[in-house]
Amino acid sequence: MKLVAGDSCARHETAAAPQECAQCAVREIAVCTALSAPELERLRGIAVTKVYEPGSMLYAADEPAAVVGTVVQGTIKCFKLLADGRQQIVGFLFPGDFVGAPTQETMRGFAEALTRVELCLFPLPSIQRLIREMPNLQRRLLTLAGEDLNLAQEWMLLLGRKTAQERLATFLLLLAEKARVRGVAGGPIDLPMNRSEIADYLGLSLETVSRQFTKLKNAGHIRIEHNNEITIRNLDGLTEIAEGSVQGAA
Amino acid sequence: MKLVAGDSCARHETAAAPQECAQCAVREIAVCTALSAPELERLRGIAVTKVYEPGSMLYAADEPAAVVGTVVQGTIKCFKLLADGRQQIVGFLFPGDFVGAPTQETMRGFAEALTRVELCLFPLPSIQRLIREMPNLQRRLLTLAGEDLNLAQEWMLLLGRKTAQERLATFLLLLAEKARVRGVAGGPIDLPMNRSEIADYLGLSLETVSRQFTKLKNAGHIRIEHNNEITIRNLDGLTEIAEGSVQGAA
DNA sequence: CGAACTGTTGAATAAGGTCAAACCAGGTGG
DNA sequence: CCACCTGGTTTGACCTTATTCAACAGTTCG
Repeated sequence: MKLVAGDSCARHETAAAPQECAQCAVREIAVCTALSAPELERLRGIAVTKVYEPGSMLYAADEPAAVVGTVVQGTIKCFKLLADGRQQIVGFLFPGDFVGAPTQETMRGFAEALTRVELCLFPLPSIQRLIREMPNLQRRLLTLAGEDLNLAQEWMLLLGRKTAQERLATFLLLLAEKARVRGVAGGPIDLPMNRSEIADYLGLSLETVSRQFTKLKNAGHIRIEHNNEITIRNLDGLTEIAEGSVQGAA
Repeated sequence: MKLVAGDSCARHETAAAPQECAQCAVREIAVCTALSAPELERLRGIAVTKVYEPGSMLYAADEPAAVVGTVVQGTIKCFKLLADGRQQIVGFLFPGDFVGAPTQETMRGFAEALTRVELCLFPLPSIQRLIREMPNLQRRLLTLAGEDLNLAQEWMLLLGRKTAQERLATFLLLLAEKARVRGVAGGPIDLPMNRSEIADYLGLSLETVSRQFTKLKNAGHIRIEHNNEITIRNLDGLTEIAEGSVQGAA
C-alpha cells in the first residue's frame, strides 16, 4: 500500500467562502469559540469551504503543511504508518474538531476522510498571520493542543496497559462523550468507521474487536442495532470495565 | 498504592530566585529560546528555583495545577494510572523540557522525580499573565505543545503496533536523540530509570524488557556498560529495527 | 441471483506475561 | 578482608491473551 498524497484520487474539491458563522453547526465548539465578533469576522474572511469525498487523503506525512481548519461535517481518521504497512490511528476527528497543526512546517502523519467531509479551511499563511495578531486565537489553539495532548496520553494508557475488553469499552464511551459534546446525544452511537479501523485505533486485530463487541453485547452492556450503530444499555457497567475496575472481565 | 500529593514525603524544597539566564545550562533549548532580552528578563523576574529529591512527587492527578516550569537538572517521569495500579509512563522529562500545562486548571496525571531535580518554576498566575502579554512566549508554548503531541502520537504507534524488540530499539534511539539535543552526545547513554520504569513506558513487563536488552546485546547492536549505561554500537541496525524494516527480529 | 464486502466465529499458534529461582554489584559490618 | 545482605536484574518454565489463518454468514448492489 503506497500512500503518496493525491494518490487516492477520489478527492473532489469545492472552494468557496463559507456561510455566515452564526448559522454554522459547530460555531459553539470549534476554534471559533472565544473569539470576539470582529475577530470572528476576520477569521471568516480568510476561510474557504472545501469538501473531501470518502476515502480521499487530506494530507500525507512529509508533505508541506497545507490543510488547517475546522471539521464542519463528516469524520476523518488521522494515522501513522510503519514501513511494512502496520497502521496506528491516532485520532478520529468529528465536526467541531480542529485539523492540522499550524505551527508545523511538514506533516508528521496521514489523514483520510472516512465519510464525505466538509472543512472550514484556513490557508496557512493567513492563519499564521492571524495567530500572530489575535492572542485570543493563539490562546484557544494552545488550549486545544493541551486537550489533544491529554487525550493522546490517555490513549497511551489504553494501548500500553488495558485489555482488549477495556479498550473497546473506553472507545465506545469516548464516542458517546464526543457525540454528547456535539449535541447529538440520546440516540444510538454512530460508528463511521469499520471494525478494521477500530482495531487500528485500539492496537488490536479486527477479529479481536469483533469478539469483544460480541462479549459486550452478550453481557448486556450494549445493543448492536446495525453493525454501525451501537446503543449503550449499561453506562455504569461499561464505565467500570473501561476504568479497569472489573476483575473477571474475561 | 495510594498516590496523594505530598504523600511521598521526601520532598525537599528550596525556593530562590534563579541565576543569570546567560549562565543557565538549558538556556538554548528551553522555553526561553525565542524570547527577546527584555522578555527573558521579565520571565526571569517571576521564576523561582525549586529542588525535588529522588522519588518525590511533583504533582498528582486532580490536583489544581501548580507546577509549571523548566527542568534545569535531573529526570522526571510523567505517568497515568488505572484503578488497580497499572501504570503507563507518558513521558520522561530531561533538562530543557517544559513541565506542566499552563492552560489547565487541574492536573490529569502524575509526575515524580527519578533523580534529584532542579526546576526553574513559574508560579501559575504570573506565567498566565506573561503568556497573555508576551505573544512570543505563547507562540513558543504552542510549538512545544505541537511537538509533544507528535511525540505522543509516535508513541501510540509504538504501543499499538510495534513488537517488544522494536519498542526497545525506538526507546534507546529516542534517549540518544534527546541527549544529542542537550549536547551530551558521544558517550554512552545514561538511563536514569530502572527496567520496570522502561517497561511502564513501553507497555511491556520488566522481564520482557530485560530479555530484549539481552537480545540487542547478543546481536551486537548495543553494549551494556553498567546496567544503567548503554552504548549504541550499530546505529543503522538499531534504526532498522525501530522502524520495523527487519523481518526475523525474533 | 450471485459477486463482493464486511463482519463473525472457530481452531491453532505465537508473543508476551506471570511466577519463581538464580545472579550480581554495591554496600555494611564483623 | 571477606561474609552477608539487599535491590535491581537476568533467566527459565509455564500460562494467558490476543493474533493468525480459515471458514462461514449477512448485506448490499449490480
